[in-house]
Amino acid sequence: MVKITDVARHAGVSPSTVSYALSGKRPISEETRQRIEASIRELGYRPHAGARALASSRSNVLALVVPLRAGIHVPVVMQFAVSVVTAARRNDHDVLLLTQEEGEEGLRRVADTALVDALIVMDVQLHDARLPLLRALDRPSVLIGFPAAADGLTCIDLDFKAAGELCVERLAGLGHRVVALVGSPPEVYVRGTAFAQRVVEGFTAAAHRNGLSSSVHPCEASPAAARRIAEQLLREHPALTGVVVHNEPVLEPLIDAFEQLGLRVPGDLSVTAICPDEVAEGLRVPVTSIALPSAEVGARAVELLMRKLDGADVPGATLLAPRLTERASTAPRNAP
Amino acid sequence: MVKITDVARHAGVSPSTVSYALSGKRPISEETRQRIEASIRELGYRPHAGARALASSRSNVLALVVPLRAGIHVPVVMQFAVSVVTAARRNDHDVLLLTQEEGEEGLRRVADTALVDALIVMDVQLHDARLPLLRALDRPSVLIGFPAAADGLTCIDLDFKAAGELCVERLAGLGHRVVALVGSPPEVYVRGTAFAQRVVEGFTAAAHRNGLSSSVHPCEASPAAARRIAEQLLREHPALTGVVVHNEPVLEPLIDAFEQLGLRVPGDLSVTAICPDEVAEGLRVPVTSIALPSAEVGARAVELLMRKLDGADVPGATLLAPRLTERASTAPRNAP
DNA sequence: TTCCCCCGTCGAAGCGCTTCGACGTCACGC
DNA sequence: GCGTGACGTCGAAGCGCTTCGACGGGGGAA
Repeated sequence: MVKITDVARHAGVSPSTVSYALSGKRPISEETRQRIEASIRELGYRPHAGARALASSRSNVLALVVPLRAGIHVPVVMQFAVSVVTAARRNDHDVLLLTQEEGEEGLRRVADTALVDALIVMDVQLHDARLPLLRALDRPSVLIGFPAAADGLTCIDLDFKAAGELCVERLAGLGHRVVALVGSPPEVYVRGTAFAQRVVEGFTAAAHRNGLSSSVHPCEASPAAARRIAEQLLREHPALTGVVVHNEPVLEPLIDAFEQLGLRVPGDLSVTAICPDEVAEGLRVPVTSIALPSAEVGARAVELLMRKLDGADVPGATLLAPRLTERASTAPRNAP
Repeated sequence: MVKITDVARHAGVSPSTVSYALSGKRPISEETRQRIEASIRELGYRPHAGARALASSRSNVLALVVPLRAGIHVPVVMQFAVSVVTAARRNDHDVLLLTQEEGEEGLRRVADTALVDALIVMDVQLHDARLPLLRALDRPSVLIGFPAAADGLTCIDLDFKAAGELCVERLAGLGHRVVALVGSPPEVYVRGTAFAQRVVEGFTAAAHRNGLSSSVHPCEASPAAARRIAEQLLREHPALTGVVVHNEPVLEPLIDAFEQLGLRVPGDLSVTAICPDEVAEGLRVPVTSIALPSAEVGARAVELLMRKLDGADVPGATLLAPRLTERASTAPRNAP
């Protein structure tokens, strides 16, 4: 193994000079730097990660905690992980993969052993058991998602309120006057993550702002429940022409139910959804939708962490603007 | 930060004794060990990963290189990654996530900086550019998949030949006498990974062994191609009642085509496939299939690596036995 | 011209751990 | 009864890097 002293000898300088040339933490003359760089290339020198970590108390590794829960859309997680790795590499860091399964103990382990400099935690719950630990840890972290109490934490997520608004704005723009939100299962509003409520807020606010008649309907994640909601909507809101769906598993059965009840999508009914692109695209009628921008979330999360590692202050909350992808499920309202 | 000297002082022993108590590399009296363990708990001691890596030249981290190519089934990759992490943790190791994108440079970097002790490389191609590097690296690796020349490497994968056989055996057991293999696109047999050929070998061997009439049909990954193949099969092999499909994207259109041509699955035609469970389950007619056992591959890959790290010899090739999951697409042949 | 300071470099002191050789003690065999 | 190991523990020497203080030399300000 070639080490820094070998490079130093070869370049005719001291080891510390090589170190400074590499890190840029002290000025080194152009000429000397050139010579050192040449030696490094010639000898094929690579600094030993462990030694570097020990001396500098920086491992240049980030931990990424990925969820395993059922109901998590796997391709989204993967896409996110890849974007984190890519962004980390751009910042000269590597990524250590942890599973939710390891729990708090895993977080504490990698932090306390100084294996990682910072942590990214996905799939944060409203009352996540890891929050106190994350606050107490001596290394920075970024959470994907917003817990109930986010004080002292740095969180990032899609701006679900804006997403709810955007869905409505789109429908309003197409001339729809009566809209409904088919939301997550009731229990999600009670104990899930906060995003469900935020969608409702945005939906309702935008509907009012646009003078639309609107209603909100939590919905179990079953085809039968979808069917029931569809019937109820037609019964109670016969003038309904726009639906926003924030409930992935229900999306397909719901559209099926509407069509069986004689409503064509998008002919009679326009549908927008908040769901992963894969889901929206995989349906018989591809659905106009807003996806969690996983690549952007990953990149931004890493950037936040880098700033924190640099000792900079970062905003506690980062909300990413929703982007709506137009597909086949939306159309202008039929002239009455 | 509490360090080993703190523990030593607290327990009234020397640092080296603490180290030996932890590693078990030298005998320590029961009583002393108890005392040390109590001190560790009381002080909340965690060995510093960097220091440990430097002193022992073992980082206890494995690299996992995941593919990004289009056409890779993401949930399978994820499942695999999770099983690697789980198995690694069981062996007191962590997992560093690398993307294919980083290429050879990435492998070299994590190996040469001693960031990782060993590597797992997914999605190995027949003539993978990384093979020479992997051979030259001073740390052990395990490849998922078999390249053309696997000498000097350790590889693991589903036994695709046995999988081809198993599909045929199953059909033969149900009384089918005329079978066909709808395989991968032609180019895969030329430059892809070796598994496509092995399926053909197994398919053919088992068909002969069972005295079946059989034929093999490479197939482009398009619905049109599927349709063409279906028509061709009916024309050329009117007595056909069993089909093995080794071509994920074609599976659904092929079954559709058969049904449009008047053949019910499984009434008139039994279908078995080699594809991920998610794909097999997601079809209108859930398909009896053999999946790549990703969880098992992950666990076994880690075990192989552990043995290599221990200096033990391991087999160059590990073939995992296929397991066929019975679903709705297979039935006994109709009495003629 | 003199003083000061900054630039570029060096030497040495760790960072926290593992590991090797050494040493005292005790039990056992002859 | 003494030699001989094995056992249990210690001390010290690194592992390869970063970083701090120091120092010589040169340029600008006074």
